[in-house]
Amino acid sequence: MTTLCQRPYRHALDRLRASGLRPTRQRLALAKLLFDGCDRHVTAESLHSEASTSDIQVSLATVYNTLHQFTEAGLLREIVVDAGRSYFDTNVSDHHHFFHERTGSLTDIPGAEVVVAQLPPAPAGTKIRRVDVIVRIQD
Amino acid sequence: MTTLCQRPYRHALDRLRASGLRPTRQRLALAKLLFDGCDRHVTAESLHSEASTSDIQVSLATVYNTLHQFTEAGLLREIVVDAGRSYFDTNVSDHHHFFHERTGSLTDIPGAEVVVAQLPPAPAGTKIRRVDVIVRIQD
DNA sequence: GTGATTGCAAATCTTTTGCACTAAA
DNA sequence: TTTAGTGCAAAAGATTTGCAATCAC
Repeated sequence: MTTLCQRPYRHALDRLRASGLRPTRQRLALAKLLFDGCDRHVTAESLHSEASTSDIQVSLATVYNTLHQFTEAGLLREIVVDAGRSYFDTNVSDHHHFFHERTGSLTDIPGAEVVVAQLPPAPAGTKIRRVDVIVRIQD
Repeated sequence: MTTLCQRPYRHALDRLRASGLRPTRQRLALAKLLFDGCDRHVTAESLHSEASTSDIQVSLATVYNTLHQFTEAGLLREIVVDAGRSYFDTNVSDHHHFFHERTGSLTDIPGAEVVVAQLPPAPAGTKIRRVDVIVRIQD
């Protein structure tokens, strides 16, 4: 199978196994939707309705649980751009985001295209876990 | 009256008047809590309980409404760091934030201490409204 | 089998809204 | 007065949780 996207292809089953997640029917189906194609941004709601459209039976609660399990396993990255709605990104490499405020859509900015040139040291006793840059755009 | 903080002092009443907001008892009381002192970060819940402690009677709904009205008027800035909870910052000048993930606390980073050296152009037909840099820290 | 996972529905939490009441101008 | 603003309680979303049923191993 080929993909049009520049992303290391890996069978959903292998991804789950490698992450120590039991490959249940629901997890496999969601993993296929998420990873068999281009990088994408989903919300629990959007993934759930996509699953429904594809005749995959998964409850919304399981979609939430699965998204968090995938995130913990490093298969997804959670992006916080909107208080009151969680986005998940299948692209877990170092990069930032455009957030279109009217439509609520996210677009990746390749890591190399944003350079945070200076950063103050983390407060005493803490360390930097991640730096998120959100470029908020509008029409 | 003096303040220990380097911030242009302005009476709460004047701020409201200048913003075209009718200075009601509730708005005045909340404005005093927010602006008579150092810059701060609040959530609706935290401001509401602070008001209660100070024997200020305001409903939570009014706190929400007021925070949004202040934000629209440019007196506050909303910071999105946590899906499911809105933070508001009394510092509306150009700056970024440390977000301590365990405690949920926000700290300002002066604008000059973070330099986003490169930015790709906004997608066609859009313009950049703001660039938010969130430095997520942990113990 | 047996322990992990799921579905469902209920609970929780944050935020918004409708509307009668109150207060600022 | 007159109209904006408030409080309350209910509604609305998003997310989580408890628990019996189900499934992977």
